[in-house]
Amino acid sequence: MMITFFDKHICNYLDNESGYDESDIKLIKEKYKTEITDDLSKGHITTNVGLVAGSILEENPKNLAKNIKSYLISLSEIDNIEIAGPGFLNIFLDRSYFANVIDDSLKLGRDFGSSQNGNGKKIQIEFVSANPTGPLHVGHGRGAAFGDAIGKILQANGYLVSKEYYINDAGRQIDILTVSVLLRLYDCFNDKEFPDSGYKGKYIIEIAKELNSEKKLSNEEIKEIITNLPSDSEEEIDLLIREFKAKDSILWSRTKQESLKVVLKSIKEDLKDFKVEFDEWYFESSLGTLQEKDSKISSAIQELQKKELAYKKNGALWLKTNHAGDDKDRVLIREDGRATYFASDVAYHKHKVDRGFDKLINVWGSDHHGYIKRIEASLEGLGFSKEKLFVQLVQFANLFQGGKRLKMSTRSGSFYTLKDLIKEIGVDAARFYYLSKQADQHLDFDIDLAKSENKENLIFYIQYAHARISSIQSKYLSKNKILPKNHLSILDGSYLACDQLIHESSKFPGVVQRAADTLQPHLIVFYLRDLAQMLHSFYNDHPILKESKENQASIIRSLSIVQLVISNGLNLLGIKALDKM
RNA sequence: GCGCCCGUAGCUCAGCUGGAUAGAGUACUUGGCUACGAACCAAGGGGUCGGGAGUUCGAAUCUCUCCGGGCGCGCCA
Repeated sequence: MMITFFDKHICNYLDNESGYDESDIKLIKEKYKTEITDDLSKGHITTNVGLVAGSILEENPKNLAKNIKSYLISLSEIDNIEIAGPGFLNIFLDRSYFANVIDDSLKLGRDFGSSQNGNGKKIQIEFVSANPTGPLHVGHGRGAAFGDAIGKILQANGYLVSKEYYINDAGRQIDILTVSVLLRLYDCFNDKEFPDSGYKGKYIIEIAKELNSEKKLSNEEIKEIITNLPSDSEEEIDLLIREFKAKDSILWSRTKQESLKVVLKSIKEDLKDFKVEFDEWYFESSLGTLQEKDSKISSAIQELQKKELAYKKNGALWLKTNHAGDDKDRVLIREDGRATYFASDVAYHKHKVDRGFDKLINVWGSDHHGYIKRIEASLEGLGFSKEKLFVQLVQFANLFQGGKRLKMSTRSGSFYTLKDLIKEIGVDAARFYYLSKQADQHLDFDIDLAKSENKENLIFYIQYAHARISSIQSKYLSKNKILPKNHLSILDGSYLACDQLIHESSKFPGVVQRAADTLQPHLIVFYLRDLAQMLHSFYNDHPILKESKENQASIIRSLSIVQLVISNGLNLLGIKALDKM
């Protein structure tokens, strides 16, 4: 790639020709940037090395730029260098090197945009990890699309990625699920009598039907249980759990198992339909219990105790997290001896590190941001660097339809499911819009927009660009046997109209790189929009098939790069490019 | 009260590891099909980048402060 080529020469100049202090050179090298220009009027490649050096050495940047220019100008790769603005060096490539982009990218094909910068480092991405207590809703969809996309992007950058779903199958949520299903199994009261603390969604009724269990309790016994419940919903649900467990423990555990199985199956199906695949499904229950001496959860806690980071207070076991910037210490084991969710999570994260990942990425709903510090504290407490963990927060998505915001309530069971969304607008549009904004910002998801067929709908606009290229290729093929193998009129500079398209396409690997470094798939979205815009504009202005044979070949080859970039770019977002629409 | 995120054109948003005139879409006013997909393209007006201060040759971008909005602060998960 030309940028690294020039960086090498610039560093060469700094080291051997400039006569600057070694420490200054080091600073300059750290700070300066070489980039592809946003516009051909600024040449092909630009660097601010003169400006950076000027500020560090307190000298006139333009003079420094001139020196560097005279060093570089003799390179055969360079046609011209302009010193512009306050001291930028704008490099105009020799035509044949500029045209190289075409051969290079087309040769790489599907690999164009990929790199080995990740160097095979092992990264684990944990995402979705929704409680297996009901179907995935549109909020989970955003995390799913995001986690999957950064997985693909990191993979394309040479990382070894493992995608994992953590299943909270051990906590109280599952008990609540079980109670809810059991109540529906004993279908002897109406909806209004259904306890507030249970899950009311229709899917609970479905599970109860599928269970087909023998009922051991009489309707009277059930009625007795649900009358005179405490008014506090927490106490209510706890009481229900105790009652059901006590009255029929076999039915309880069977129902629990079956409910989990059914819910998990539907979650897996939804994700599969959404084209999100996981390498690992990690059960919280596999961490074991506190009663087992050498379970993962026990040994994690023992280690923290040994290091005197966990201490007893008021009958509970607390973890010191203050040192890591958390505002207070956190409970690991409750007064009544049960472990908290946090304790499981500590053990889980310890096990993640133990599995040898170089980097852990957690994709969490932004409502969990208060949780980050304590997990970091626990990792440090266990002797790991907190830098190993990166938590990417994902904000909620608000759905809009007909200009109105769709209200969602998980409690009452009336929510827009991911399945519904996919049915409504399709997988590709859904993934695209989830990814069209930075993850940690609120997203207004307009269902009508995602279905519309005009340029306001970006996914449509981008796909249209791809389809147009496919279409012109087949027109070309109807008169020619194969797609062109060369682009002579671009090479000799007699046809320049495609330059901007080629130039823009050449930015793609850099965009992918930045998307990986910053974990921001939306950079790809906006880049593709700009590229598509350029394509449409070109297409509109140039009657391609009326051009000379040489020009046609050059154009078709240039468009093929654009097509390749759109296809590869969408692919990184988990979307398939269309040849027809 | 403390913590995190956000505030850019009327509206929806890019741009934020500091860089060359702040960009799209939409809306509004216009123009372009006897051309390969007009599902498109082009032109025009529209901005104290929430306010203020600081760092810098240079700030939408970094720091501080204030204002406004969202979220989180459990021996819940």
